[in-house]
Parts: sequence; C-alpha cells; structure tokens
Amino acid sequence: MKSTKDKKTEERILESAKRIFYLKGIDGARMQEIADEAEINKAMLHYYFRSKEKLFDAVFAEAAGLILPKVSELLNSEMPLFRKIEYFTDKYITLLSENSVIPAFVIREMNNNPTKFFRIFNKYFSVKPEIFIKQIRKAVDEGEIIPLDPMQLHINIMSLCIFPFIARPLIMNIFGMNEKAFVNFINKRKREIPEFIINSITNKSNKKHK
Amino acid sequence: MKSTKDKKTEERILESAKRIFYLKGIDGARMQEIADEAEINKAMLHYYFRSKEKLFDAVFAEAAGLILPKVSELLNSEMPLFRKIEYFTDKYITLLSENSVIPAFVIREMNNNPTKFFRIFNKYFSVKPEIFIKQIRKAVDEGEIIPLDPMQLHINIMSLCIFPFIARPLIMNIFGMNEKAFVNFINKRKREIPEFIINSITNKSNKKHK
DNA sequence: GTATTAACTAACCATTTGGTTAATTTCTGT
DNA sequence: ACAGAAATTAACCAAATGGTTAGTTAATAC
Repeated sequence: MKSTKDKKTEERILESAKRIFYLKGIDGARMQEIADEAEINKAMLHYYFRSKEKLFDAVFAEAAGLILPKVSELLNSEMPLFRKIEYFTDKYITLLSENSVIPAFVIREMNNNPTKFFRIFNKYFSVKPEIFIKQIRKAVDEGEIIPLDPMQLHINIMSLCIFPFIARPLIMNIFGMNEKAFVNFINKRKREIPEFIINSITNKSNKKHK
Repeated sequence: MKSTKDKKTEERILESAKRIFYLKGIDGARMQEIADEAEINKAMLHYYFRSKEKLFDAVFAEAAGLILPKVSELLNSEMPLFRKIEYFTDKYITLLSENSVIPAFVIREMNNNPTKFFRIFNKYFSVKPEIFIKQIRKAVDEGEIIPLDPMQLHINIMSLCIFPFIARPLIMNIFGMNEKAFVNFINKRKREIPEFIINSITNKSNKKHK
C-alpha cells in the first residue's frame, strides 16, 4: 500500500465524509472538500463509494445505525415507568452528547428528503413506539400517573432531550455560554428533565381509581 | 408593465424564493427553480436582488422579522407567570402553525452558518431573555413554584413548543399521522404543554418560604 | 410624439462540481 | 520473480449553476 498513514483509505474517506456531511449537509458538502480532508485523490471517493449520494447514504446509515437501535432498546427496556424515564433521559442525553452534531444533521436531512430518510430510517428503527405508549397508558389506568395522552408525553420527553442539541448555537448565544458551559448545562439536564417530567405526571393524591 | 399577472415581479420573486429556500435551504435551492416558480426570467432575480445570497438574506430577514419580534413581545409581556406560560404557549404555537416550515428552515440555516445567522438574528431579537428569567426566579423566591433553574425551565418551554415542528415528518411517520391528525395533535398541545409545565413546577405544599 | 428610464428577455459566460478515464504504482498469490 | 488484481493519480469531461450582457419592450416625463 502507498499511504504512510495508518488507517485504510476507505475508512478515512468515511470519516472525512462524516465530518463534512454532518456539518454542511449533502447539499452544502463538496466531494473535493471531503477528499482534501481525507488527504486523498477525489477519484478515490468514487472508487470506493461510486457517487456522492452513495457516500452520503453510507454516512447517513452509520449515523442512524449508531443512534436508532439504542433508542429503540432504551424505549423498549422493561423497567418501571419512572425509573425508565430517568434511565432513558440519562442514557439518551449521554449518547447525544457523544454525537452532538448528529441531531441537527438528521433533522436537516429528514426535512430535506423525507422519502430517502424513511427508507433508511425504517431499516434501523423497526421497533415501534407501541410498547412505551402502552406502558404509559397502563400507568395512567392504574393511577400511577395522572390522566394524559401517552403520545403527548412521549413526544414531550423526546423534545426535552433532543431540542437543546439542535438549537445549540441559539442557546449558547442567548445565554452567553461557551463550550464548557453548554456541556455543563446539558449534563444538568440529565437529572433536571426526569425530575421535571415526573413532577408533572405524578399523581399527588395517591388514590388509585380502578 | 408587461406582466399580465396581478402581483409585482419583485414580490412574486420573494414569494417563490421563500417557498424554495424554506423547503430546500440556501444550498439546495436553485436560482433557476425560483425563477421558474415565479414564472419570470432568471435575470430578474439578479435585477431585483443582485445575488443568490442577497435574495436569501431577504427571505431570511423576513422570516426572522416575522417570528422573532413576536416571541420577544410574548416573552416580555407583563403577566403572572402561569398565565404567561399559558398565553405564550398558545400564541407561539399558533404563530408556528401559521408558518410551520420556518422552524426547520431557521434551525437548518442557523446550524449551517451561525455567523450570518446571528448577524441577522441580533437585528430582530434585541430583547434578551433576562426579563422572563427574572420573572421565573422571582416566582421561585416567593415560593409560587418549586426551586428550579430558570434557564432550564425557559428552554423546556421552548423545546416543547418548537420541537414537534422540526421533527414533524418523524412524528407523523412514527405515529402514523396524516396532515390533519398532525394539526390536531399540535392544537392539543396548546393546552397540554402549559398543563404539563405548570403541573411540574407548581408548589403543591403551599407554604411560602420567605 | 419623443426622449429617458425602468422592466424584461434571450443568449451567453466562467466557474464549479460530480463523475470518468487511462495510465501508473503497489500488493498479493504462486 | 512475475503475472494479475487492487489501489491510486492526474488529467479530463459534461452538466449544472450563479451571474452577466446587450438588446428590446413598456412605462413615464415633458
């Protein structure tokens, strides 16, 4: 092999592609830029991935494959509701912190090209939300939590976890945070969010109505 | 004037540009496409707006000018906290419903080019969040609500309102909604969100500690 | 009516961009 | 060592794209 660098070309391409695509999206990304970043000839991109779209798909699939199965797993784990909300929030925010540009990337591409998005998405996210929804409904029925629409609660949880990552520049700007302050802010949320949610849905008058 | 159409060319360009830019972002949009949609010659785009970027700026500024002042106004309105949360949520969601593609658009462009974003943003969003933050802090101090970080609460409110618009295709897909069901879902949130929040932050043991 | 300006068009241009090709180098198995 | 395969490169290509220009038509002023 020619390259003096340790990693294989294909892997280096994918890594550069990830960085560029995550940051600029498929429309904003340039094949030349990806090649430059990987320090290889542009033709190599096509040699390994045939086209820009295929390369993008590989990147996208990797992002999806990294996040979605874990979300599914968290959502379907067998756990009492409150503990699950705490567990989910903590683990999910940790996961997003470790991949903090992915949410904005996914949201952008989803809105850009929903058709393609769901083709890939459904491949990794076979698990449906019914289990969690059912669990919430059961908790309502048993009077463990106040009456509410399980779907709304589910989406509330997701909103609270994901939104700050998507709106990160805005939040940092408005509240005058630097990188460190933002990380700190996010870490606090791991505990704040479940507290916020559980506070809201707890049935204070502990009478079970059934 | 030549055109048989009622509206002036400049306005028609802006409207087409809005539709295209909102949907595809600055990178995904094509000047030719905007011209086609407006049913005018591509040169007219440059005649009226000089460049793609200037045209985009006009669109972006209009979107910002449409949303941001109203948000500022809502956030700074003088109202008791609970009523304000209810009022804000209702009015803000209504506003976003009427401009339902703007959130995803703004988020995309913000993450694409934060520098430019905040140049325009700060022009329209001069009002800072301090007033609302202070109001929350006061409510905490007076024992009206439980102890909490005002910033976290503020961001929770925003998350709950905005996120569903950004993640709309996802939500519709996962929960099998059609257009109508989604509108319905959003409308319900106008009441669900403030209830959710107020439930969470209300001091149930009504002893004021001061 | 005529001159001047504004609005508009078609054709054109330079650059960028994704993609290809033909030739060369490096690897690998024997 | 050597043949064939895999990896790599530089140069090239066609299409797309933002932008321009020179000329035309329509409106406005006088």
